[in-house]
Amino acid sequence: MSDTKSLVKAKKNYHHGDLRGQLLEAVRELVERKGPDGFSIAEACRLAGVSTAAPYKHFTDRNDILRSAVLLAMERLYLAMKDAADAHSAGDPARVAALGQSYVDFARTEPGMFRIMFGMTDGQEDCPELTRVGESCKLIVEQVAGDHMGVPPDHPMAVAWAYALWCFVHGHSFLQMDDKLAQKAPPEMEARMLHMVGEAMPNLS
Amino acid sequence: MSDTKSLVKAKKNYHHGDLRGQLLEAVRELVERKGPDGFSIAEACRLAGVSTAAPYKHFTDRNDILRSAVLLAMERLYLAMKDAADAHSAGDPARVAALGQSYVDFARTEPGMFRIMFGMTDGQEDCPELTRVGESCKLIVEQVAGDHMGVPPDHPMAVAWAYALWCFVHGHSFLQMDDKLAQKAPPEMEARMLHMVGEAMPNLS
DNA sequence: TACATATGTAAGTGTCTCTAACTTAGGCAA
DNA sequence: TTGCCTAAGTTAGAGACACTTACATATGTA
Repeated sequence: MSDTKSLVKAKKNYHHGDLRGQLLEAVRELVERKGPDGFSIAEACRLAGVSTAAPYKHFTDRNDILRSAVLLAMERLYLAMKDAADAHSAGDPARVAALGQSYVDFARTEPGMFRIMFGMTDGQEDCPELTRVGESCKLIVEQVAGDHMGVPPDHPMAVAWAYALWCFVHGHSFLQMDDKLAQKAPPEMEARMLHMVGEAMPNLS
Repeated sequence: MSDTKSLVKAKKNYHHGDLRGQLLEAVRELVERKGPDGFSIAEACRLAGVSTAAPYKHFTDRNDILRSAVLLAMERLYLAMKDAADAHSAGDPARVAALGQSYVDFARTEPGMFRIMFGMTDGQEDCPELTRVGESCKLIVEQVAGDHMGVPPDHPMAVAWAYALWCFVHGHSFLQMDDKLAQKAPPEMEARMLHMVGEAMPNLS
C-alpha cells in the first residue's frame, strides 16, 4: 500500500480532518438552500461525505450542532456591525444608519441563519460564548448611540436609544424577510428610514 | 345496541364531530407547551384521541395544519389590536401606545404561535386568507397613525410611520421573548418606550 | 513497537410524516 | 324501511430522521 497521505487533501483518509467545521458549513449552506425547517443533519452528513453517526463524535446532539452554527453566524454579524461602525467617524450622522444597514443586510444575505439565530427556542440559554458575542454586538450599538449623542455608551439615554434602534432594525429585518407587509417598498425608502431614526435621536452635545 | 348518540357528546362515536377544530386547538396548546420546534402532529392526534392518519382527511399535509393554526392566531391578534384601538378615541395620545402594547402582549401570551406566525418559511405565500388578515392588521395601524397625525390613513406619512411603528414593536416583541439582550428591563420601561414612539410621531393637525 | 485515545462505520431503535387499503357512520333516494 | 354513496375514521406500512451501541481504524505517545 502506498502512503495515502497524498497531496490531494488526504484522498481516502479514514479520518476526515475537519469534520466539525465542514459539518457546520454544510448546515449553513443547507439552511439557506432549504430553509430553516427543511434541512436535516443527515443531509449535512451526506454533503460532508460521512455516515449519519459521525456528528455525534463532535456534538452531543442536533441542538448542539445548531447552537454552534448559530455562534459562527453571530460572529459574522458582529464583524459586519463592527466594520460598519468603524467605517465612519464618531460624529458622522451616517454612522447610525450604516450600522442599522449592516444588520438588515446580514438578515437579507443569510435569512435562514438569521431566523434560526433569533428563533431558536431551546438550548441557547446556557451558552456563555453566544451570550458574549451578543453582548459585544449590543456594546457596538450603545457605543455608536452614545457617540452620536455625545454621552458615554453606558449612559441611560445611550442604552435606551440603542435598544430602541435595535428593536426598530430587528423588526424591519424580519418584516422585510417574510414580505407579508413590506409590499416591495422602494429601495431608497430603507436608507431614508434608517437616517430618520438617527435624526430622531437627541444630540446632547 | 342502544342508540349511542347519547347526551355525553357522542361518547364512542366513530366520527369525531369537530376533529379539524380540535386538532388546531391541540396544535396551539402543544406549540406553547413544547415550543415551536418540539411539537408534532402525532402528539396532537393523541391529544384529540384519533389515529395519526386521521388529520389527512381534513388537511393536505403538516404545513396545511400549521398554516390553518397560524390563520386562527392571526385572527386573535387582529381582534386584540382592534380592541386596543377601539378603547381610545382618535385624538388620544395613549392610543398609539395601547395599540403597540396589545401587539407585545400577544407575543408574550402566545410566544410559540407568535414565532411560528412570523417564522414560517414555506407555504404561507399562497394563502389569500392569511394575507387578508395581515392586511387588516396593517390597516388598523395606518388608521391609528393617521388619526394621530391628523391625516387620512393612506397618507404617505401615515403609511410610513405605521410601518416604522410596526417595525419597532415587532422587534421589541422578538427581542424580549428570547431575552438575549433585554436583560430584565423594568416593567414600566416598556410602556414609556411605546409612549415615546407615539410622541416622536409628528402631529400635523 | 504497543497501547490508549480519537474518530470513523454499520446496524438497529423509536418517532415522525404521509400513503394505501379497508371499514364504518350517516344521509338521501327510491 | 332498504340500499347505496360518501365522509371520516381505522390499521399497516414505507421512508426519513435523530440518536445509540458495538465495532473498526487511524494517530500520537511512551
